[in-house]
Amino acid sequence: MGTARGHTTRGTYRHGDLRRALLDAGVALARVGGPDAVVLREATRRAGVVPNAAYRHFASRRALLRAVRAAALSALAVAIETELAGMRRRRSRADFARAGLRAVGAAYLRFARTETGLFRTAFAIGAEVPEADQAERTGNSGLSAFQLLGTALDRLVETGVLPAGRRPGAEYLAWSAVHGLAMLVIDGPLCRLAPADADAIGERLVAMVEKGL
Amino acid sequence: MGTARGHTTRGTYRHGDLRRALLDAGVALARVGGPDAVVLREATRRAGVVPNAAYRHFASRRALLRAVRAAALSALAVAIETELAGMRRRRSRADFARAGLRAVGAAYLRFARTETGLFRTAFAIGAEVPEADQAERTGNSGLSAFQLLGTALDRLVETGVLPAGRRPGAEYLAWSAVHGLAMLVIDGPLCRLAPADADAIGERLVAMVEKGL
DNA sequence: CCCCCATGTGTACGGCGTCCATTTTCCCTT
DNA sequence: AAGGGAAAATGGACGCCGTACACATGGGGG
Repeated sequence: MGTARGHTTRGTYRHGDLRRALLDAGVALARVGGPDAVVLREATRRAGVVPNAAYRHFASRRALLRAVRAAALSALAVAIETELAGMRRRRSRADFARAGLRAVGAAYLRFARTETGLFRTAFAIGAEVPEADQAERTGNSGLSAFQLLGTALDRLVETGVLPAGRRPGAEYLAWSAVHGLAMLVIDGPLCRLAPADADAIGERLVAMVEKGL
Repeated sequence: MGTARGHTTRGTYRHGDLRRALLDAGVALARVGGPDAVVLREATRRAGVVPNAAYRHFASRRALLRAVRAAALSALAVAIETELAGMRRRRSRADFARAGLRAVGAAYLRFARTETGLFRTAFAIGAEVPEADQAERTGNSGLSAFQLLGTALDRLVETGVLPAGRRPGAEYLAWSAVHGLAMLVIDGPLCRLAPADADAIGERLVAMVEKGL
């Protein structure tokens, strides 16, 4: 009946890794219902523990939410990395770089559509957002989604597709564009758009970024 | 001692226009704390009424939130209209049209930064968003913010700044770009950006939209 | 004039986040 | 090996929230 790490009996007290269990439960909740669904009591219930036990590992509900948010951000980065890794070879390095940018955009959009709860949790946290006290361990993936986009743009510069020099700032433009589209597709004026149409807009958006730098 | 409409004594029963009072209270709450701060009980408290009274006018807390959201959306539209109305004359009609697009973008960004609570409430409602059952009366402003952007783009086409024909879709691109930037400035990776820097990015973004259509 | 029904009140329930005191169990020290 | 201290979890309580149901009220149409 070993549920978690080690030789303990798991009955009461000494859970094994409650922090992880709570985080996992929180992520599961966020997947289904977005940030508002990350309810401390429910997370503890799923971890098979009394509500207050959570306070040994998270200072508050918001602290748990922050951890879940970090996990969601990491999941997005993984999705992008996976898409990037699955890319087919191209004729030229320039084409490959172009495809890289498209891959990032496509993965971003797909994540927003298929993992809406996590996407909503990753962004749009709460009102008073200055919670990023000290770099909140990402832990899982090495690169953040934002960094991934940056390197995709770097490759476009390296291969001469994009003129150099304007990089600091270009990633903000690209990110804004794709993020905005994702938000609008999820619950904005475009929320009734068919996935195919959204992709079409995404395609034009990428083209716009390539041209307009 | 007449608090509201008419000759009633206002003591108990017959409030005057409770629905409006609740909505105003809700908007006030949203301004300060975003969507999560729109708390039914607090709204009724501010309206000087018992919690359940709200249920005569809103089916649930979420219904109240939807109404507040509509008001926030309308406030955004008003902000854009005001900016548009305050524009100085230009040499050519084409310049005027260009300035119009910039005005829309600038007003959007400024609204997001100065009325963050309302902005957050306007978008990013909740998880299961299909609440737009039947066109939810906007009531206040005639045009929506989205329509305003559309007409700004139309003027660019009319004056020949933008090639015609690609209009259906172009507003999505423009909207995505500015909306994404707003989100990122508010609580994304760019949330530590100085307002001036954000404006600079906005400027480049508009230029990008003009070029890339 | 009187009755009706829209509007607001009262009471109540369960769920939530969080505080405080208490118990249990691991493991480190003597 | 015995024991003690701290970490981890429990137990109970409080106030706030959304919401359901029954009840009171009083203004306006018959």
